[in-house]
Amino acid sequence: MDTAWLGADEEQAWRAFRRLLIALPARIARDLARDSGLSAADYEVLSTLSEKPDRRWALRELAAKMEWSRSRLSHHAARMQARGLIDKEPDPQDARGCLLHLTDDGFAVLEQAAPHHVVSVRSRFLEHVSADELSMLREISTRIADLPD
Amino acid sequence: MDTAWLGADEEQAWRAFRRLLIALPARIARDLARDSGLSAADYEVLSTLSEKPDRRWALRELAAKMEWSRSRLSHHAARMQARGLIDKEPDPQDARGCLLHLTDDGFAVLEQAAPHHVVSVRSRFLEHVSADELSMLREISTRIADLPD
DNA sequence: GGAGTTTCGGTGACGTGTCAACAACATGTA
DNA sequence: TACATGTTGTTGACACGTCACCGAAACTCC
Repeated sequence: MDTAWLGADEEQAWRAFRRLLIALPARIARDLARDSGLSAADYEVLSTLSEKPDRRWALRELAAKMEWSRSRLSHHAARMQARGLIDKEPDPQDARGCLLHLTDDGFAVLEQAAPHHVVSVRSRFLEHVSADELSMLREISTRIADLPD
Repeated sequence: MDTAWLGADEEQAWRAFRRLLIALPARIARDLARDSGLSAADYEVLSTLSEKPDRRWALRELAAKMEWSRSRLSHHAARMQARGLIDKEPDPQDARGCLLHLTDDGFAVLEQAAPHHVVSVRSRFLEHVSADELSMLREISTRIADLPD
């Protein structure tokens, strides 16, 4: 239907790109689940938490950093807490808030997962893109993602 | 190079590209829901069904064409049938199968949705990519998506 | 023809993400 | 101080996708 309104080149490029938008994240997520029992969302939470020296982050700040809704992170943090990957603590700066804290178990899982994940990203994506293509991809990605919502 | 880790260039490019992988489909899906009350999945089913002259497609064939699981399409088709967008008919060729049929209502919804969707894809994506970049994107996308699963 | 295998669509359970609503708390203003 | 307004995290309802599994039908090979 949209064929009538897009040129043939645009149509084919959009179809191919849309296929990549679906297939690439799915493949990497499948590798991650198989290798480490983590979802892509789990991995993002764990790796972002690990960036802070004390492995602690206020929920609202973590949500903003990952561009998640607070609701989504609240749901997901509850599930990750039940699995022992993270803890919840009251925020001493703000009685409404809470701090999410990467547990030792969570950190261990992340350390086990990371090298496999890197191999996955390499074999599924980076190995098949030249340095020039990669820098072009980065530029285009930033340009489009930075557009207003 | 130590393939267990990412270099700085790779890291930044992967971060930027991953941000696009999340943001672009989300924005286009939001436009579609706002303009036409359809999800991206709805639109894909409707537009693929409309490609056949009789607007009919066996469930397994439609699932294969869209690279969906049969289970996913079965669930989704049930919801779309409840909304009157599609019908289900027994397959005369195979008593196990069923045909999905785009209703007149479904076709009308698709015809209303299509132009808005094209505007969305243009304004969110195509307008911000040159012809050279687009053809490179298409080539890279095809190369990576065509890799074995 | 008949036994074993494969493929078909459907189902229930589960994890997930969105949305609207909420209570608790913080902040700004008079 | 007191009141209005905004923010924080949580919750419940719902839509969605995956997985394991099922019965029915088709296919294979003897």
